[in-house]
Amino acid sequence: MPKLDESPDDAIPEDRIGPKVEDGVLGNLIGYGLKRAYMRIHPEAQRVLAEDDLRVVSFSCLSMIVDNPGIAQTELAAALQMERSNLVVIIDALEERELIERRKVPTDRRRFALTATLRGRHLRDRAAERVRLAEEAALDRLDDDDRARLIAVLERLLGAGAR
Amino acid sequence: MPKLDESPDDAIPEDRIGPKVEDGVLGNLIGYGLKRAYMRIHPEAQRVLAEDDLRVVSFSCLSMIVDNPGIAQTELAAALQMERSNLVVIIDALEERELIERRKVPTDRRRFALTATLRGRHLRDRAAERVRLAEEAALDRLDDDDRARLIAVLERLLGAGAR
DNA sequence: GCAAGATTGTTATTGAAAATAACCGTTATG
DNA sequence: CATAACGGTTATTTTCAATAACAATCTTGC
Repeated sequence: MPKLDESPDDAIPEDRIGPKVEDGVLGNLIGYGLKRAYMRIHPEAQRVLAEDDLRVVSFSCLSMIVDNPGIAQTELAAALQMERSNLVVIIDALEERELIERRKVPTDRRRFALTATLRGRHLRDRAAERVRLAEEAALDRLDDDDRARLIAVLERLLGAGAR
Repeated sequence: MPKLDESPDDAIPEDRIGPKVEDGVLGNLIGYGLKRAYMRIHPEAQRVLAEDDLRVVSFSCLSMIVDNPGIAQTELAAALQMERSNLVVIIDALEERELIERRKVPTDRRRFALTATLRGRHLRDRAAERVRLAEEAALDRLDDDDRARLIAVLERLLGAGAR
């Protein structure tokens, strides 16, 4: 039988003072944690890349092209999981700044072979190092072991087959 | 002295056939891995939540309200790192569906105390379980150890002080 | 006690990014 | 050889985050 003086389930606790907000169920969801972790890093990466007039997405494109010389736009879009139509303006900007080139490929006159220029490769290297440092700072709560663990787990999750 | 028959640094390798795209430098950046991992989970979570006419953000709001009865909109916005102006329409929709309530708080007539209804709490519980299952499926490449490690690292990174 | 400033929820507006559709030239396929 | 599929492009739409301004209320410093 129900207790007397029972409080309804949706009662507001007395101690509801101050901003001690609990994650609760949400905190046990990995997707939530991943997003929060990413949100910690993203603004910092954005900040350091802006010094080179790069956004995260254009840096990603540049970096992919450096590491995959000759890649086609469709391949690049698939690798970065974006629409190839939205890729065009980004490639345009990178080419404008002479960080990459669109080369005609003789065997298939539809596609372009994307390659990075020397400037592009150097900029990528410098920017990547800065991003790495920014990440390190943003993740200063993790010791080296944790960071290594995180990288390893992410690699196992994502590596070997893009899906 | 330079070799004869030297190929320029930006040459396109012969084996550039098939979609074997390499992450390269990008793959060593944690932010990139976090985003990719999140991108693996997000669409699945979106899919299962859509069955209850919820989006990820509205589910997050509902869940937060369930776990923090009496929370104010500004607090909620801060906790979820979004603008309180953008929160309004989401709260409106949840209230419309009678999943939550805006209660007037007598001590401060500016703010509302957000509470979940019984329906809201039940829906949250069901939806959360479905999201959990969807995450498990999306992360099937990780064994239990890896999953535990990932959760633990994320918890250390994010827990104890929102910053 | 009161004026000035800060806070809460709200609306409207803006801006940027992602998704969709259609098109042209080219290549692959039956 | 006709038709379909593909790669790049453009234009358009949809979606989402960010900004500004406002009324009502509360807090503060004097």
